[in-house]
Amino acid sequence: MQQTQDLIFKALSDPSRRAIFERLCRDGDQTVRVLTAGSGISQPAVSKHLGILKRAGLVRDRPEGRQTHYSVALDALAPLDDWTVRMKRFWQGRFDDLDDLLRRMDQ
Amino acid sequence: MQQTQDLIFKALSDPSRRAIFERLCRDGDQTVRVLTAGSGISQPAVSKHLGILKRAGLVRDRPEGRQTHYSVALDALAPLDDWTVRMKRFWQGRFDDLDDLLRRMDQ
DNA sequence: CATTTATATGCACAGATATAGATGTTTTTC
DNA sequence: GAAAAACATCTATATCTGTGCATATAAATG
Repeated sequence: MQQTQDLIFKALSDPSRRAIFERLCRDGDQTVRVLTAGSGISQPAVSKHLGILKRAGLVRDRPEGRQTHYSVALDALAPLDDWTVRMKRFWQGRFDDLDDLLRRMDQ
Repeated sequence: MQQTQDLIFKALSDPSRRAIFERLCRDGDQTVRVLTAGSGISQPAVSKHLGILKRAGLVRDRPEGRQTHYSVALDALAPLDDWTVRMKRFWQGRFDDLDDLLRRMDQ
């Protein structure tokens, strides 16, 4: 489980990969060739980034003849949401501790 | 702005840093010495990780005499939430496009 | 069947980075 | 004021990683 989060955070920590992911979110299903076009990096680099995004469960590939289509996986960001929700729950739980609250006030 | 997101994703892409951040969420305000204790890594490493978390706006430091207290910054994860919300908005927007929906159905 | 096209993989290399160890700085303590 | 404690910074190193280039694979095209 935290293995998954590690893969997701690592995958999204690279600007090129976030750009690819954002583009797939905006424009939907795209081939590697099209993704390579406006990326400014080489096709092999794009393929490798897509492989990392896929291993993190963020995108899906759909081979179709000699070209491969990629798209955002269903509930791709669910583990990310789970993590942030858990952190915020921890954080809010701290407010039960008055000392900690007061400690935060005078920052 | 995407500079901020880059710093946040990079900061959280390291397991040691996520562990430190999670611990600050759970246990609240902590000194470097205490954070070093159960971390399994050296004190300089912890300080450096804290510096990276701080530069990403995720934690705050509060010097107090010869020791420094660290705590989770207010709205630390807000930029992360903003990003995921934006992505999901893009993604959901795709459902207006019937072709894309059908394309997703037969995965 | 040879050629072109689309994608993935192997190799090499430069740059980033996580860590340990040593050292510096500031503050407390004796 | 000397010693100890807490933390940050510097240096060195080993590892990871993003990229380009070359190449392999697989499919469409002629």
